[in-house]
Amino acid sequence: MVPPMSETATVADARPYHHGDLRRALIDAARRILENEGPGALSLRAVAREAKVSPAAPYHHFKDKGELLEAVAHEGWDALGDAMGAGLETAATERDRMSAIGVAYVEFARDNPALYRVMYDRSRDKDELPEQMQMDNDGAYCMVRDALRAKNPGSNDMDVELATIAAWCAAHGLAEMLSFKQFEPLKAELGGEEAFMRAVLEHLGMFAKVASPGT
Amino acid sequence: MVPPMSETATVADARPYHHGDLRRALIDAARRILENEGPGALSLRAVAREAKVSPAAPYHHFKDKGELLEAVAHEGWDALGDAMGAGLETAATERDRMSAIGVAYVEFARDNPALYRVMYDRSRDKDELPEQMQMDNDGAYCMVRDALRAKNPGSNDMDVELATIAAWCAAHGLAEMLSFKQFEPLKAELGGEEAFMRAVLEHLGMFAKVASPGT
DNA sequence: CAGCTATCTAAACGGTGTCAAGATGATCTT
DNA sequence: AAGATCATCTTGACACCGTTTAGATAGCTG
Repeated sequence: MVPPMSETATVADARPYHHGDLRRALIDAARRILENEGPGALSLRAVAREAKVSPAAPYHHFKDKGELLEAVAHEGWDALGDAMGAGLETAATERDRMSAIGVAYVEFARDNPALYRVMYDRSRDKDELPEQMQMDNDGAYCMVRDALRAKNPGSNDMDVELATIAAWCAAHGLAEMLSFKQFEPLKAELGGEEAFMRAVLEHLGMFAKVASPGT
Repeated sequence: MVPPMSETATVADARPYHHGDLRRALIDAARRILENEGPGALSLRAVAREAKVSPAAPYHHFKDKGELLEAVAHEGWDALGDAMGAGLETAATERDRMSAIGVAYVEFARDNPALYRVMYDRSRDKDELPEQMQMDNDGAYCMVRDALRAKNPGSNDMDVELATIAAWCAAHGLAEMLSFKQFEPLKAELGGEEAFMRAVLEHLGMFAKVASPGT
């Protein structure tokens, strides 16, 4: 990807110092370790090793290990938002939007389990969702809310907000449990993981109307 | 609790060896650390310290740190099952059962956040729910399934199974996000955390009928 | 060129999980 | 009762971890 980096460094890149862009390289190294060896192998020293620098080098770009994980998680949320957006595009009708987003969400978690775990571990440590998911900051959260509003015109704002949160909780819960062994017979019976996923999401009310019948 | 343990040890307890029952003491020490200092402080050495024993002592009772956490998690699942059972008892009618169980579940997670985290971390590492939650082994899972079946007589088995899983995912998702800062304004508007919790659970379809309208 | 500052390395500190070897004490056999 | 046995616990070590300090290095500014 990057040329061997040597000689007189005539390349016009932003290559301010010795390494080039170590911050970028460290984040990439972390994601590589995450994919190949899982979250348990993600030590700061291992990241430094992967990036071929000393164990102390990262401290010039991140306050501590947490800040590096924060950066990794941040890119993860970006990617998740992109995946949800791409899913949204596949929806044929307005009514399919919620389903499409939900499937995209859970599939992202299934395909990037280690990254997804880092993302939520960080969130739980800080007790808050990242900026991309905040209510006022038009990101993925608003994508879901808009899809719900489009599907249920005339519902009051509070109900839409609650339904959005509920959908998020539901998708997260399913995302964390989808790979549990207990469900394998059920998956087989339904004809595959995708079918199982859609069936559970359906029961979760993600595709239902906003107005709750109970109250 | 236990007398200073000394003298001639005339007590008739099962006190097979030097310490008494170190396995028990280690699990208790771990839970104490978990409550007082959070999951980040739960090192095997800290547990040994808390139990006033050398760092290597636990290895005579647990294969490794994971096995100790496993034991802690196991007791956590027992406690969660008890809490759900207790919640179930408070339900006035059959139709209230799902609501009562769901509230009990989320409240348990809120009141024992560190323990709940250890429980699910272990589960995700092994990619399976513990025995208490398995489909054939009449535990908490069956409690939920029975409540759903009672509420929706005549629904087919597959639908009940899927609805049970969906409810579980929903409760777990909410349990992990309940304390996120983003929701505080909403909680205030609804008049407290409990109200917020019930409102989200309601939108999650936990109280809805099993039969899905979509298909 | 000199000086400065950002960047990186080397070395060290206390903490961790884990293991091997030895001490200790309860139990069992004779 | 004496000795042998075995589970239990301690000591000490190893490699790894996150983090800090001090010093080397290289690019930029004057």
